[in-house]
Amino acid sequence: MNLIEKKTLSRIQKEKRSTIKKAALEVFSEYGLRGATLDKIAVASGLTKPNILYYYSSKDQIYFDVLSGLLDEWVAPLHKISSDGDPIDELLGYMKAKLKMSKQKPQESKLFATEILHGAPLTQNVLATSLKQTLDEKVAVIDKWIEEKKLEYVNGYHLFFSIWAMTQHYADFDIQVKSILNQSEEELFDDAEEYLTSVLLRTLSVRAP
Amino acid sequence: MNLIEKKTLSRIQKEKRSTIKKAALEVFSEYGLRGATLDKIAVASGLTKPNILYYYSSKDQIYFDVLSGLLDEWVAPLHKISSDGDPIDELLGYMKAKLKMSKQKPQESKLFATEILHGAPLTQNVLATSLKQTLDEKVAVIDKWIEEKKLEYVNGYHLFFSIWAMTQHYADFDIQVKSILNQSEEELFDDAEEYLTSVLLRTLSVRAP
DNA sequence: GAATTTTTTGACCAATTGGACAATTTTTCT
DNA sequence: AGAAAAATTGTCCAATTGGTCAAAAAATTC
Repeated sequence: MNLIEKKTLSRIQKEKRSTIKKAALEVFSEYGLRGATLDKIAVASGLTKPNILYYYSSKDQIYFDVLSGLLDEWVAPLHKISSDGDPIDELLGYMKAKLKMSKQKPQESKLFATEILHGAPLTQNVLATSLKQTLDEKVAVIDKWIEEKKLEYVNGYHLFFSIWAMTQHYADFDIQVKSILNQSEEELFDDAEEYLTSVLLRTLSVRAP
Repeated sequence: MNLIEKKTLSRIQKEKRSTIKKAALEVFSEYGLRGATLDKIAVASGLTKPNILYYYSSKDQIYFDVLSGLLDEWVAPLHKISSDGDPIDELLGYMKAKLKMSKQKPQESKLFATEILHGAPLTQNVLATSLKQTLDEKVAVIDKWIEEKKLEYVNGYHLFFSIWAMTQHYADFDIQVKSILNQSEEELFDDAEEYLTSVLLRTLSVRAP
């Protein structure tokens, strides 16, 4: 049977593909695309190498499937920013959602980080089209809020870059952070949220003229 | 001759090692430790593979030498923060120095990023000892400044994390940034500096009680 | 429950990779 | 210039890697 042409996957196919993707995420996020090997994915998934290749035609295919399966989820919080809400609340909420993802999905964060760091061979297209378009819209919302004096002036694009950078830093560079702060994960992220909240509040709050 | 035991390297040795390190930086920063190959480094350096192995005993040795050669330079700006200076000036200066490094040495930034991202196999020790110690000192300076009402209260550690994150983001994720902003490198970094300056000013400036 | 399809696996292969080594060339020293 | 030391390279090797394939095992269908 040709897995590519068939539209409805059987129970076994769904399960095994899911198992493989989960194991692949572990391995890819730790070693990157090139550092990951099919053997490592095989061990992590408890399957044999040829069995993995029965469900995916190549290592690159697995990587592609894992990455594209996560893309939507990764950009989702951005879509939730509503132009109708309170500007500060919306942006604080966005930051908190991103920080929560860093805490709960560090592997996914590292996967995207290495992907982009090494030239975004697979996602460059998405970045330049769909992500850019969404971000353009949200920056327009921010500009509108600034116009309405609901936010202090900021460069919207760089505001988003800095939110991404600051929140993802806790996932991507967790080793560095944890070797400097000897705290529990809970304390660390609580402090991070408090810090980032105050930075955003001070940056965005409208000042008296 | 044993390259390890001899203390003074000849002219040729210095030159070739430097050539190799330069090429290795290119390759390692683009592909990571595991993705980089001796063949790629050989091509990039214009030397043959056995010739490279005449100067370095292994690929890992090259990586180690490149990385440790850059460590001091990388942490240097932190040491320049003076407790005698004006707090805002010192911290703005630090941010600008880090941003400048992102602009002028993106390869180095990416090298450290992948190293830490993949578990800091080589630098974890340095991070947990020398970097931590330096950072502890600088955070103490910040706490003192806060005590003296020269800075608004901030969590010093997270302040540094966020400066690292925001500035290095422009080097490490340059592909993402550039696929969203269609600007020249000059414009981009000018805007980034302006944005980061305003964020830090708003975050750190003491407010009227 | 026999036939058919799907799934699993052991054995294998070719390409790439890090690295060894002996032979040759170049440089240095006297 | 000639000897000694250093530098360079072509050739080779063993391990790892992504991937193939035919045969066996398991699941599904009739």
